[in-house]
Amino acid sequence: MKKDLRIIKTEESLRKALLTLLKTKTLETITISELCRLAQINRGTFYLHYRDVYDVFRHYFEVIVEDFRKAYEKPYLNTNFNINNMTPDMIDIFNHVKKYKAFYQIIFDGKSPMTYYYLVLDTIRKFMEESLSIDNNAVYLDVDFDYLISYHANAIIGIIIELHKQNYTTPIEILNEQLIKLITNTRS
Amino acid sequence: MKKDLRIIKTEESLRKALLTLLKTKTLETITISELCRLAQINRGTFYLHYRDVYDVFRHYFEVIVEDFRKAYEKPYLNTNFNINNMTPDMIDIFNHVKKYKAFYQIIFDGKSPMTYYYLVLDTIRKFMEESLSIDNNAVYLDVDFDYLISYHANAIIGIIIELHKQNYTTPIEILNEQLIKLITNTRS
DNA sequence: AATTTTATTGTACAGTTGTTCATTATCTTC
DNA sequence: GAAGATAATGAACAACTGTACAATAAAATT
Repeated sequence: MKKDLRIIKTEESLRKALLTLLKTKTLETITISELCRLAQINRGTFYLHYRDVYDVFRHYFEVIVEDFRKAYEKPYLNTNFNINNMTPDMIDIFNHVKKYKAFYQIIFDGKSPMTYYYLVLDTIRKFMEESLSIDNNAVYLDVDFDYLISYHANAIIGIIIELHKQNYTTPIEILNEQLIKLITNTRS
Repeated sequence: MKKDLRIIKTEESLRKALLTLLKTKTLETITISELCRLAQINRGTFYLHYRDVYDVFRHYFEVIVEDFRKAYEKPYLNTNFNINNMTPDMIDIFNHVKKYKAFYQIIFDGKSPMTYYYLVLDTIRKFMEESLSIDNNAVYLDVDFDYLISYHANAIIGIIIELHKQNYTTPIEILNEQLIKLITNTRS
């Protein structure tokens, strides 16, 4: 059972139109009506695929999060999940974030919904789970697993939020260094 | 120069009406129109005070964040800003969060805008800044101050996010313990 | 208490939203 | 390639949105 070509065409048109509109205006000011006009899609059809404009963006961002996942994965693979052995050159996430700067500016905008944030958080969390289960010389000190992970995973995003606050100006090499120092200082 | 009584009355009516509506429906489904109907405020007047329904909620939440600030402040005052000497009984934030559970469920909802999150984050950040400037036996290991703070401040919210995920069921005593273990493990 | 300043109201308007339904177009499968 | 399935369209609807402006009401100031 293949996916209907019409569906693919419709959704692609909408996403493409969104990207076009984002060049001249902010996400929250884009209406469903103008998106459909540009995409040449009937407005009634829109609701068969997406809930609102944020939902279209989400579909887009999911692809980017997959790229984030790959970037985040790299040091885990390079160290065979002994993340303590990580070196600055293995880190790829800040490269990724800077590459998709235009998107992350939207993700971290005060008006954007939290959903995008959780997409990133869940991605990091997933890797930490694996890492902590595999990494044998980790010491847990009687801390609940879920809280431990959420604590450290969200800390990582703290760095990205700060990068956002600094308007993405901090050099990647500095960020890589900082990350290493921050997380190695974290485990005993 | 005092504040006009009419303004106070209008804004209070709107906030009160919002609280009433929140008992039966979610924030995102509440329209400006029905809010004004209930508050008996002309819809045109609404726009003189708030941008949208989320903005009214924000005004409300600002009061709650002030309470959060006080709760967060407590261990800092009790330890005279030597936060390493903190004990579980000094911690008040999880008490606070559970008390205002109904609000935090909205704050951390995927559909809610990031603004509320940043209100909390900025509050924590402010205290960490003070704490790190005052606390003399802290070792910084050549980490950029802003990144250090954002990292640790956001980590704290990670715990609250996990509490949210657990549907606010984790006992306060456990949370207090976890927090101590997590942050003492963090500084060298 | 009278005057001035400022906020609220009522009305109107064009545009958006979310939904429904019959009709048409297009894809999949046999 | 024909038949059946499914998606897209167009039109219509009531409700909501954001804004404007003149008229009115209610504050603050003197």
